[in-house]
Amino acid sequence: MTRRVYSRLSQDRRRTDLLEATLSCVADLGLDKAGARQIAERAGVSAGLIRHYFPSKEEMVRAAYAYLMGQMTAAAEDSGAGGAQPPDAALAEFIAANFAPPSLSGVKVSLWATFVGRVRVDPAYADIHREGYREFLDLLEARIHPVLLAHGCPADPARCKHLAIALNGLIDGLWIEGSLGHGLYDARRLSGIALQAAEGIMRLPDTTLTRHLALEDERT
Amino acid sequence: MTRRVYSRLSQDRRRTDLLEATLSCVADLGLDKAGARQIAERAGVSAGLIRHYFPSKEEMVRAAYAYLMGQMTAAAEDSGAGGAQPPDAALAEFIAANFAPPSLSGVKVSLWATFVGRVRVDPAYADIHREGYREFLDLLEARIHPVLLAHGCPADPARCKHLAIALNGLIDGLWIEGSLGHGLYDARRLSGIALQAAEGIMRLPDTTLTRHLALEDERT
DNA sequence: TTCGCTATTGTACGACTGTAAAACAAATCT
DNA sequence: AGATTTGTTTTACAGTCGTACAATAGCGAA
Repeated sequence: MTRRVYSRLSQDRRRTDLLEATLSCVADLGLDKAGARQIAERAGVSAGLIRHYFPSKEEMVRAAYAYLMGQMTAAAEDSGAGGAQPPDAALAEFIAANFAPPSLSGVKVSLWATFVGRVRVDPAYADIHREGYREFLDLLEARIHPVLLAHGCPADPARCKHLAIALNGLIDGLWIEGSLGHGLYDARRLSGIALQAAEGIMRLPDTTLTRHLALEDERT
Repeated sequence: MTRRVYSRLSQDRRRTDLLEATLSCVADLGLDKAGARQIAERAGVSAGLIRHYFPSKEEMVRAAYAYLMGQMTAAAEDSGAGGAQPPDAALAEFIAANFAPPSLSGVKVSLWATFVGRVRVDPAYADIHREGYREFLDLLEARIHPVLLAHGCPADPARCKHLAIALNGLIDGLWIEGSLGHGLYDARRLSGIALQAAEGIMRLPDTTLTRHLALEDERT
């Protein structure tokens, strides 16, 4: 029998191919049906190769979770950090970015939820999750602080962290339901709800954040 | 070989035993490791019996998800609905209940997340999730409306639904992170954050909801 | 070109999976 | 007490799982 032809790729390329195939399988089939053979097929590779890059399939899945979270936090870092935007606009952009693709994505929530389901079971997942959560919180806090200052609100560290926790909760919750997309509302409406709620949580004057919503849309 | 002794239970009892064993297994081991034999053992039953109560193991897991969601929404219905509480107190109690046991539970989030991970894949899970979400939204809306009226705020249906969506997002997000319990904050602090944020979202005067926090604690 | 390295394939294996079906026994009825 | 029903156990089986390992072939070096 003739062997299939193949080409040798760089270690990094092969590795990320495997990780992305893993995520794709988990999202489409669920953790239980995402078998080594399935994943290998999607990566355009034979099953045996997995063990050449990862000590076990389970560790590959862990690595895939870390890879996913890395992507997501990297994307978050880029939101509202560019150029010399006024603080209001930066925060508004940061929040609204969660309710537009690629953040707003059924695949992403599915993966996120699937992995969060393992946090209690597997300490490795707990570490990855905690780290991602903390990073997002820090990013949020960094964008909240200047807004408070600009409006003459109390802006001590305790209050900033307090607000970051609340805003993160709001964003997470809306992001989940929005991405699962029951068709109940569109991205525009979600952004509006989130920004308006954020204004309230931070006790800012109305339209402080929402007035940046139109600009967001025009830019895309 | 001697057969194990057993006793015949009522259909309902056996069924819920199986469903609870399923949830227990999924929470502790994850969906992939929650095998038929494991589940049967936790239910104090042999594996073959599963097929006597469910057409397949997969459908039993689906039923377990429906069972879980039924429990959770039933618990939510009881929060802040008792007696002749003022509207403020009822809403505050409803919100705060999510940040105290039994709602605040690592097991519950694990299960919730695991199943949400299947919503995109399996329409049956999508139906169960959507229904649960809608019910929670309705409960929230029913407690929001009288509060708005009592404070002379605009309380048209559109605004009520709007606020319910935002508040639900806030609660969900905080509930998840709180239940996963990184040890970052305790239940008391979480309730405070949630209530204070809710006041802001609804544009209510400060302490409208938070003043009921102390009472909550004394009652338990 | 030829050699050497190793990334990659293919196969085989034992463990485990969900499930079908027969054998059994606990409770109910007569 | 004996017969009947059916909830329950047990065994068996085909399939899939993750993985170990030997054979192979692609690619860079000499």
